Amino acid sequence: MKSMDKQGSGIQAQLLETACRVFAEKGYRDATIAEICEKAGANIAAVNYYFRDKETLYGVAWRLAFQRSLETYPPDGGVPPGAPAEERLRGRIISLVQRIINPENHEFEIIRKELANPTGLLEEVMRESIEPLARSLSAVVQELLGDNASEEQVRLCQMSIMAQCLHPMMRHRFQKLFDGPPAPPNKPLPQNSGIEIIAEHIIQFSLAGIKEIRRRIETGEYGAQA
Amino acid sequence: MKSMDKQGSGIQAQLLETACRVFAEKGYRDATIAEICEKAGANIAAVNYYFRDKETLYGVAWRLAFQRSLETYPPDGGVPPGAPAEERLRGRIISLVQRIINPENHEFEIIRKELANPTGLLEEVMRESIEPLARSLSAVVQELLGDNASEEQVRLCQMSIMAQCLHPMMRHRFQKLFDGPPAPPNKPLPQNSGIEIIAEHIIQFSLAGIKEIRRRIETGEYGAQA
DNA sequence: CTATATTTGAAATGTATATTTGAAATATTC
DNA sequence: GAATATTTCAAATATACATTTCAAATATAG
Repeated sequence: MKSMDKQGSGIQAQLLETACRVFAEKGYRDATIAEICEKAGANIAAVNYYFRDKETLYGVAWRLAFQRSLETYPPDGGVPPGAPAEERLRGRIISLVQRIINPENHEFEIIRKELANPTGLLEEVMRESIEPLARSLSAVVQELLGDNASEEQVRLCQMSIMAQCLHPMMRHRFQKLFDGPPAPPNKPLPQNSGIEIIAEHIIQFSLAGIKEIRRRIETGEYGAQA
Repeated sequence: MKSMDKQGSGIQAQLLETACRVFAEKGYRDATIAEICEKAGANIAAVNYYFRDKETLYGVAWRLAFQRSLETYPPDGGVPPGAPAEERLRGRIISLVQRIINPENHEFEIIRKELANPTGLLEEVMRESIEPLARSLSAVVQELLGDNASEEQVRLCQMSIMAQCLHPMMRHRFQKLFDGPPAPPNKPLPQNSGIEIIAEHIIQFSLAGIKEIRRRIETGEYGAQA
């Protein structure tokens, strides 16, 4: 064996990282083993040797990317559980937005592609990665909506928030902010960029939306046409 | 020449319609000419004969689908330009949601796929189809935000609305409502389905968001951290 | 230092599918 | 109804890749 026990067995690690990049950029189908190997500085047989086939590489690479990202971005955004619900919502949204906007972070690129064009290879991983996010968001939304809110109302609000965060424009609109500076590898971005503008917008917009739904629930207006 | 002058030259029309369905379901890359031809009841050479190649078929089919859809769904939702801005926003959102949710209507399926995985073949069509939508939405949002709103603030609000409408969950969540009844072809759906629930949610949520942004603009709070 | 396991490399094979072709069938025009 | 244009069809060709293979190179252990 070579010197690779922990992680980073040269080629194998390179393959994983490169695979993430290429799959994120082109999607499963349009990415070719040849390109991944070339960019990783490996022979074309390397994928077969280390991962058996393309499908497995896809699954393993994605699983790893998600794990790493979880370590880097605590879903609660560092806001303690005891904080007021509004603060906790803010923390979650900021954490999400940072993850999505960081150009080194490709998971949401892949999530979007899988949602639009499922390969069926990531179902398990998708569940493991999106569901916890969604659930923890739901809990806060639930709290903000009050006890009279139905499950459906919670789900709808939660969808409104996730939708805004996942919208492709989010990523695109801020890509340009990150051409000049080479951008930090996988760490959270510095707090000085344009991110706060967009995150803050989503927070304010969503908090207002939630409050309005709550008001309507409590005054019995919910569902009434204007 | 056969009897096909207007539209509906049997095979050719079948190919276009089938192409939309299949491309929407599988995406450009995963859809095969063979499948399209088979489902359209045509020979495999038909695509080459009528459209030269797969790329052209893709472009033509999509362009047609969008044209048709525009005829069916006036973007203003039938609300007259003189109506109050809130009403006009409501009209636009309902029109959008109906278009997206109707299972016979595949354009947003393709839009989502193109956004996630651009083929580069539809750039022009995408611009022609999304930009007008976005602009007309922006105009109403602009009005609702007031004269002091910056361009960026308008764009962000507009993004929040579009994001909610385009979110994949939107379609999925209501797909189930449309298994039993075969659903009307390309016409707007009846007003009795679950659509109002989701459309109404987006409307209320977004109106509240917009109002809050406006309040912050006018009290000079905008951009302040909580 | 020898034997064994691991890793790399280029080339071969297999598969899926787009595209082309040309002949047969059908319709259209004069 | 002969001449010409259009349309259909099955089969052939071309292309792009994933996957396999096997021999050479390299490391590791006894």
